[in-house]
Amino acid sequence: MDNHQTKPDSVIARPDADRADGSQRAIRDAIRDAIVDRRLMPGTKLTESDVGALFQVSRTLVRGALQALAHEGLVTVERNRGAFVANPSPEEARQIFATRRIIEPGILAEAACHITPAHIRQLRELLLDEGRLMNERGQSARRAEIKASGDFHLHIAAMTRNTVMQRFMDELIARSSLVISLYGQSTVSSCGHNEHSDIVDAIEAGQIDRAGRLMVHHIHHIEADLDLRVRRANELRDALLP
Amino acid sequence: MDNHQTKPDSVIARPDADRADGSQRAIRDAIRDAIVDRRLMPGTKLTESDVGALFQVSRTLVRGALQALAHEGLVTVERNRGAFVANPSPEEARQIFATRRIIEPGILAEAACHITPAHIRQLRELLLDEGRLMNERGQSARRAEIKASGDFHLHIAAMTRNTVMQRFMDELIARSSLVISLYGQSTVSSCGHNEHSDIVDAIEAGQIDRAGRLMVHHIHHIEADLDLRVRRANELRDALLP
DNA sequence: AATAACGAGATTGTATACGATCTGATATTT
DNA sequence: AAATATCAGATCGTATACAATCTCGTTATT
Repeated sequence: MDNHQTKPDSVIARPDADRADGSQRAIRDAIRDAIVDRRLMPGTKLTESDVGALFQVSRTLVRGALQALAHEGLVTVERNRGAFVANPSPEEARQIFATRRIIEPGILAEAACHITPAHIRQLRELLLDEGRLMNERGQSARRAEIKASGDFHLHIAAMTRNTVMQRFMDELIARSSLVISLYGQSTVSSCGHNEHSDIVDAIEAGQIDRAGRLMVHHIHHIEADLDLRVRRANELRDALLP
Repeated sequence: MDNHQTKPDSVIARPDADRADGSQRAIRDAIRDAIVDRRLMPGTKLTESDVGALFQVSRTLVRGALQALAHEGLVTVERNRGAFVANPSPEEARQIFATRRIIEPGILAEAACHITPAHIRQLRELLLDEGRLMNERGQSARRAEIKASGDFHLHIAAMTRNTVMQRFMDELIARSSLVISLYGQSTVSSCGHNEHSDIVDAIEAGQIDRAGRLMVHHIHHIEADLDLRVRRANELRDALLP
């Protein structure tokens, strides 16, 4: 059995994550993880009563969680119709990767200022995990691979020690995962790993500009591996109704 | 009388802004505007009942609006204590501007691809308004000036036609306005206008790299004009209590 | 007099209630 | 038979209710 369940917490513990409460946050994180992990297909209706029954809470908390996820772009809410797992359009997918190409090289440069050998070691360990997952087969390994791939980018963002930037990246990586699981062609997916490795090499060698260029190319390759020409079937409703 | 009230809508009408409803959105926008306009001082308690009474709605909608604002970083919510107008620390202020220095040159480059003479004209008009406000005196003119200065950056972001990026910039500009009103020294503030003009000149001349460098310097200057050494008095509570 | 304990009022957290809107199926009409 | 009208069930939007927690002034204690 291939049970690679990644922990529901973020790569770097968020400053407000240690706070008490947790009921609404728990629901939000659970749904987010389910979306990013493809356990909830895009377009799936998220009925408040159902989710509430599942978590044994009232609709009040569920609504809060869904609104928060809508703010992150992982959920779409339509007035008087309810909340659905987001179904990003090809155009939206392009914008997400365009945004990443704009900010990730800058993040790299900023991270380079604060980087230590321990950080490099940390990244290398991540790459090892990624490599292991790549050689495995199965749905679960695929999910874990997508998540691990995103974690690489999040770890670099965390090195900037800039929590504002980190929040943006959290959102971008989560939405990227959603897009990849929507438009990704199951055939190719392993090209990313070597590129990650090359980026770490460049960072370690102090060649920040080169690392930035590699990063831009890498993000380009991720996008190129998608099939953004066709829309998925469950967008039919959106496509036909104005 | 110097009544420069800018419209509560954003620079570019958001795609979801035309949707119906509006009650919760209206509250959120009203509070956001009040915060950015300095009509609500940082640290001010936002009691749900009071806000609800003000808008003649129940606490339910107010809570939703406050949670959304918390997500944007303009409001801080403490469990069992309530919501307060955010009181960004100097460190947070630095992170906000660091983030802007990372992404705004990229935005400029991206915007340059889609730019038209009409856009340039639009920016020049904005600069004229800015100049008018700069020469006026009074609290209201100051507010309008801060807002107009932010609008310049938002307009450039809007030219990218990238709504993901636009949302990030919306948040960054709003938080910047809050920071400026908190830590800004009332003496200097007029230097920004000429820099805006220089940036437009560089864009028009097709010198995108130069425009990007000017933008980075400009953001640096904005940050340099702040006094981030001391914390404001109304942070006393936060400073003393753990 | 300083400090600790207490309690009333205020405020938040969550659940529930109820009217409004949507959805899908059945009945009705042409 | 096709298209429209109608209606019940489900779901959402908002208000209200009640318990848990906090705030802060008052009182009791050392």
